[in-house]
This record gives sequence, structure tokens and C-alpha cells, in this order.
Amino acid sequence: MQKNIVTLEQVAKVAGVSMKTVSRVVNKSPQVAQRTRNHVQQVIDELNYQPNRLASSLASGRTDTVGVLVHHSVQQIFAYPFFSELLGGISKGLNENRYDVLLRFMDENMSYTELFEHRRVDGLIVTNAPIDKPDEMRGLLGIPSVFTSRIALDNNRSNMVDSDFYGAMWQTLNHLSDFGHEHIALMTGPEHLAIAHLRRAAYVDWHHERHLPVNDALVQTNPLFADSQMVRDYMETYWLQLSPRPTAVIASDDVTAINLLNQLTQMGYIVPQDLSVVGFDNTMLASMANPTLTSPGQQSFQKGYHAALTLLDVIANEPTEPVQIELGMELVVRQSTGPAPSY
Amino acid sequence: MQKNIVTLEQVAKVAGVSMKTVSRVVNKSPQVAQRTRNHVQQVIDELNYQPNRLASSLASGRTDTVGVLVHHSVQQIFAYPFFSELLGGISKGLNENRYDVLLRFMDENMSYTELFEHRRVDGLIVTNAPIDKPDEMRGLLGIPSVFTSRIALDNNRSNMVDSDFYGAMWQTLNHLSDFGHEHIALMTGPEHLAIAHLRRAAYVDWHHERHLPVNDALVQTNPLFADSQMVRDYMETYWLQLSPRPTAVIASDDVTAINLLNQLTQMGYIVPQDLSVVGFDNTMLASMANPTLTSPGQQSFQKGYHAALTLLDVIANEPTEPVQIELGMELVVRQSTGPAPSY
DNA sequence: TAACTATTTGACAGCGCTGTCAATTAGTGA
DNA sequence: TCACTAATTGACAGCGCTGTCAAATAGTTA
Repeated sequence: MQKNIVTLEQVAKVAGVSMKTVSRVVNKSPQVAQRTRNHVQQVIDELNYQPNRLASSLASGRTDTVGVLVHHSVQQIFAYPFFSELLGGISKGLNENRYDVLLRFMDENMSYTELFEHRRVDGLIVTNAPIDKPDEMRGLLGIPSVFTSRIALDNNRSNMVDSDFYGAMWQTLNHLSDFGHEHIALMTGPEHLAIAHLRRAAYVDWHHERHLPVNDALVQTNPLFADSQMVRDYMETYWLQLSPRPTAVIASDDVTAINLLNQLTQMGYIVPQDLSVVGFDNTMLASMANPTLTSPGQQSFQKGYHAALTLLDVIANEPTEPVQIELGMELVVRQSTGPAPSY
Repeated sequence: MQKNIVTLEQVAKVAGVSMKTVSRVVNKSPQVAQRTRNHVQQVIDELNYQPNRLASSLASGRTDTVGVLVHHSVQQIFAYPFFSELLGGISKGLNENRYDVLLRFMDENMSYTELFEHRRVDGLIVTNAPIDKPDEMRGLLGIPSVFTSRIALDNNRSNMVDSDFYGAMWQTLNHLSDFGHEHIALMTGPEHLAIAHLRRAAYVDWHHERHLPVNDALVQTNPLFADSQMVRDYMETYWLQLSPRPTAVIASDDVTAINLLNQLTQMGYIVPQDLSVVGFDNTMLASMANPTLTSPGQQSFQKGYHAALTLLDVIANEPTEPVQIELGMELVVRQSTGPAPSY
């Protein structure tokens, strides 16, 4: 039942040329005489020849494939539009250059470098890199790789396409400040992601610059995509019980913010009259929420697209200096933020 | 600068055994004496040997990789949680069996079979297969493949893991009927997807069974994820202008339904008092909407998971009869549906 | 036409691994 | 200890392609 597989060699024999010439035609090498090319192409079509890409890659050392690694810490990653858009952008950037995506969801005991070391890909794009595994991440610096987030808080030599979270926090705080908010709560996200640290740093710096005191109780870590129960607990501890009560909350992400909105509604509070709520990432969810959600926007698709192009550049040119791109974020103001209530 | 690459041969030489024995150790073949295994493993570790999977695949004919093809018709596919969950399930099913995912977003001139014919994957999972390209889809039947939707309306010999859309429509209509709705509008989705036809068929059959007339004006195709403008146009044509007005709308998907909700709110109508709205797929969006959305739930993660296992089964056992699995859907009732208004 | 350059083509040795199957070694019972 | 079976191991020929580099051919100029 095994179908007869047509190889380069057979095509060459039938066409009466060398394998190398057929190879040139298949790979659209310009240095083949037009007549020869036509003739060989015809034989290829007749025999329905399909090149074996494995053999080709083995011989050439190129796979035209890029590994995309997704860190497990974000179990529900897929339910979050940000990641989907990012992957869409990566995919577009790669496809436009005839590269493919080998997708891998990392779990605890997977190696970040394996895909490359086993020669299955020419390079790696790592999303959601944790900052608590510096050794593993640094192991990637020796191979063509691009991160879509910081892998360490200090400057490092990774190729990186990231968003300006620090600036986004600053914008958000200015916006809330303009509305008269003085006690602003911040849900940073989990410690093992750089965003948590960047947000906290921006928050602290912003307050310092204005000579405002920082109330530590208002700045808390939380898991991404906190569910209703978590959000409820959070509210009860860091909103209802505190005095003075914060008048605004900056959530770690849009899902957490929306769960916050829903819990507040259920508890009989009105947003933004009783409390202003800010999301993060400005995913499609922000405009679907009710009230619609103020949220600083990450250009997720662009981020993925640039990450792809950057990696291809790194693969092709092996730059000696790390390529580090920071994409701007823009605060999109919607209904969930408003003037601070005067308690 | 080229790093010294360690090969099987070198390990064999250093360990003083044959290449084949090293190969056996690497592949965890049971037929290696324990002493030998230990010794070879030690050398492997010392030299930090990394197998070249390309060479291995070329020689063995197995890639341990599966291609996942996503049809382009759904540009925004990635912004829709359903697909993300599906991919998550596929990935889990494959990873558990040490298979990897090669992801490809199809565009007009990509071949569905290429990845397999080029020997880069052992099989294919096709999501969102269109029904208007029967030849291309049937070309896939000769190779190990699984579809996560129907590729044709008639019975066909594809391996398939699908959801019971027909049953879901039936449940939804019963639910609306219980609330007294008699004029129910249906947004089927686009013609080139099987869901549109299945929904329409269920809708018609349901009405026939009850000897109710079918008002063709109420059953309209629409693009998936219809945006605000489209939804507005739809409303103005098929709701406001019709007499009698439909009292409920079954949308093609949750995003369309939510856009519908938002437009209605903006136009000053109240859901479900003025109009009941039903989504489709019961994605995470349904519970985030306000009012929360009644929506028949596809087990998207499970669907992906089963598709993966089915494909691995097909690859391993080449069953002669097509494997066709239909997963149940369950209507999740929330706030967006209620008693029919009496105009 | 000769002499030279530019363009095309081909021979062949790998790329690094696995399948086959025969050879060797270890284990067992009498 | 011997004969026999079971468990281990190894030699070698590919898998199907590309890189290298030399050979052949075509094109150009004087």
C-alpha cells in the first residue's frame, strides 16, 4: 500500500539532467538556463515530485522553521486575547518570509533550548519569559532567539521586543490623577513576570516624583486573570477594609479588571462613581465590557510581528549587539474611569 | 565560531560501542544491558550530546510532529477564545504523547497537503475547514488527518471530531420556545462553513416538527464576529423593520452576540425585556458580557484534545473506517434570554 | 577565428541518523 | 561441562537532499 515516492534522483534521471540541476530548479536558483528550467519543471509536474524537506534541511542545515515557546505559568494563556494576537503577529511575520511556526507550550521539565539543539528550528521566540529562571533564560542568549518580555530586571543582552509598561503605568497614573484620585491601588501581577516589577517601579517612582507617600498596602501581587473569587477576596481586603479607601484600582490585565467590574456590580457598587477600574493590555475584552474598560493598549499583533522580523534578522545577520525594541503603549480611556468620589 | 557538534558517531567512539547501541540508549530502547546503558549515558552527558532530530526523522520516516492548519476565512480567529482553547486542547493531547505542533495559518494559495507531502509532519489536524473546497479537502482523505468540523454536508469519509451543532440549535430553540418566543431570528454564520447549514437545517426541521411556518427573512447568513456596524445594519433590517418583529436572536457566535448586546444598549433597548439574545460556543466572553450571555457551549478544549488523540490513533493504526466523534453541546442559560415581550 | 570571460551543469561526498539482520555473549537446564 | 535458547550488540547500507568545485558550454570581443 506504500505509495511510490518520487525523489530528486528519479526526476533527474527522467529529465536527463543531474540531481543538482533539479535541486536548483526546485529551489528557484536563478542560475539555470530557461530551457532547462522549463523542461525540468515539466518533469517535476508530471511525476508530481514533492521535495523531502527533512533531507533538504539535514543537508543544508536550515529548517526555515522557528520555535515559539510559551511559558506554562500562564495556564489560561489561551483564553486571553493578548496572546492570541501576539501569536497571530508572529505567524504573519514568519509566513511572509516563508518560515513556519513550531509551537510549544512549556511545562516544568521542558528545556528551552532543546528545539534548537535538536536542529528542528533555526531560532526561537520566547513569550512570557519568567524572570525567576535566569540561568535557563541566559542559556538562550547563545542561540538565535528573541524574547517578547524582559528576562531579567537588569539590562541584559537578550534580543527583545517589549512594550513600554513603565510608561503605560505613568500614563495611567496621570490619567487617574487628573480625575482627582489620590489613593490608587495596583494589582501588579505575579512576581515571576517582569511586568509586576516594572509596574511597581513606575508606581513608586511616580509617587516619589510628586513627593507623595506610597502606601504599601495598596500595591499587591496577584495571579494573572484572577477569577471572581480571588477578585472578591482582594476587594474585601484591599478596598473595603482600608482607610482611606483607594478610589481607583489598576488591574494586572483586562480579565482581572472585568471580573472586578462584575463583582462590584454584584455587590451593588457603581463604576466609576464608587471606584474607577483600569485594565491592562486593551484587548478586545475592554470594549466588550460593560461599562467599557479604560485600559493601556499593548500593540500585541505588532509586537509579535516585530519579534518575528527581529528573529529573522538575528538568524540572517548574527548582530553582535542585542536588538532591543520597545513598543509604545497608549492609554485608551473608556467608561470605567471617572472622577474620584469624595468620601 | 561554529560550535563543535557532537554526533552519535563520536559518542560511540568515546564509549567504545557501536553507533546503533548509542542510538538505542538515546531512544530508550529496552534491549540494552543496564551496564552498557549507564556507561553510554554517562558519555552522552559528558559530551553533552544532542541528537539531530532531522537526521533521525529522515532515516526513520517519523517526525513526531503534527501539522495544525487554520483556515484563513477567519481572519480574526485568534481574537476568538474558542480557537485558542481548541489549540490548547490539541497541544495538550499531542504533548502528552511527545508530539509537537507545526502551526500554519492558511492563505488562499497554500496547499493543505504540502506539510505532509514534504514529510515534515506525520499527520494533519484541520480546523475550520470550508465546505466550498471539496476537492482540496478530499485530497486530505488519503493521508492521516482529522477535521474539527464537517468538510461537506453529506456523509463523508473524513476522520472528524465535531460538536453537535444541530442538537445545540434544537436545545436553544426549545429554550426560547419555553419563554414564549414565536418569532426567532437566526444568524447562521457564513455559507462556506458547515455550521451555517447545520443551524439552518435544525431551525427548519424544528419548525416543521411543530408545524410552524418558517419565515425566511429571519434566517440570514453573516460573517463570523460581525462588528458593531454590521450588527447595527442587521438589526435595522431584520429586527426593526420586520412585522411581526422577532423577539429573540440567535447569533452565530459570542462576539457577534455581544456586539448585538452593546448596540441594543446604545439604541436604548433592554435585553432581554425587549429582545432575547443567544450567543454561540459559550466562550469565556459569555460570562463576561453584561448582561451575561445565554450560549450553547462547545467543549472546545476537549474537542482539540480528542482531535489530537484521534489523529495519533489514525497515524498508529490506519483504521479502515473513518473515525467520527460528535461531542455534545450544552445550552448555558444566563441573563440575556427571558420571556418574550408581548407587542 | 582565436582567446577570453561568463554562464550552466554535473560528480560526488557527505549531512547524522535508523533498519536489517547477522554475530556475539549471557543464561539455563541436564 | 555441553547444548541450546534468549538477550545484546554491531556492520553497513541507505534515507533524499545540498555544498563544493571542477568541467563543459555559451557568449563576447578583436
